[in-house]
Amino acid sequence: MPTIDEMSESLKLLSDKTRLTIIALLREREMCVCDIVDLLNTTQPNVSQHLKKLRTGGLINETRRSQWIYYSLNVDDKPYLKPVIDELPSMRDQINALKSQGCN
Amino acid sequence: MPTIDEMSESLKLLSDKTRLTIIALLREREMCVCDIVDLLNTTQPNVSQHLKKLRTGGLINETRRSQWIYYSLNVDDKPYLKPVIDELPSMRDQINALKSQGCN
DNA sequence: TATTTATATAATCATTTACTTATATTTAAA
DNA sequence: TTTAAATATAAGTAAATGATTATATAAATA
Repeated sequence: MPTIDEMSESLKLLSDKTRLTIIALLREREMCVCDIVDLLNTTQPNVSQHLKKLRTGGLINETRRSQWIYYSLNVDDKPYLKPVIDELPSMRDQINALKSQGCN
Repeated sequence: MPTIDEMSESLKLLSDKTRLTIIALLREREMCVCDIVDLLNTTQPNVSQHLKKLRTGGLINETRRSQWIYYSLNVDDKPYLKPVIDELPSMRDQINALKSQGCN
């Protein structure tokens, strides 16, 4: 049972539009930073900083594969967030439009 | 189906500790401002301003009964928030400790 | 009708936050 | 072993945010 502080911290992470969009993207599949940068309308450092917050807050996992760092959702320990994430609009179309399906 | 913007706005309202505590209180029962002020460790204007945000954001209802204004949860149109609210720690003990059960 | 009680609003301030630009780091490849 | 690509970090800035203090409004009561 999470405390109010823990819950508000998770909710704050989800309350930013950019981060919430990243979560919506990662719901479809894991992604490297450059995928996310391509899909979002912002800069690479901005994405990196948001990913760091999500990672520190425990909402996503990070794993390096050669030069790419892949991020994936990690919310199984916060079941109360599942319906929120499930309700996010689908990003499938945007993801499918990703040139060459994966960074370079 | 809410947009990312709508969802992030609702989540931002829930992401503040004071507001999240107010939501936890209102989950037990409707309350007037002075009840909430008594239960929270902050000032009346601060509570009023948070209530205004929650009201404007559509998460609570307001109804005046003579000199008191009662606030109550209004989240039935956002079912994805229900598990979040259900997960909030119980405030029953604090509410029961409220001197004389209702303001004055 | 003057006073008290409940609540809202306004103004101000300090902190936090998201973003940008510039630079560093790490890995792969030429 | 230099270069390029992917990502992170740092520094700076503007805007948003939460809290406080002071004041206004509205309803009830003396």
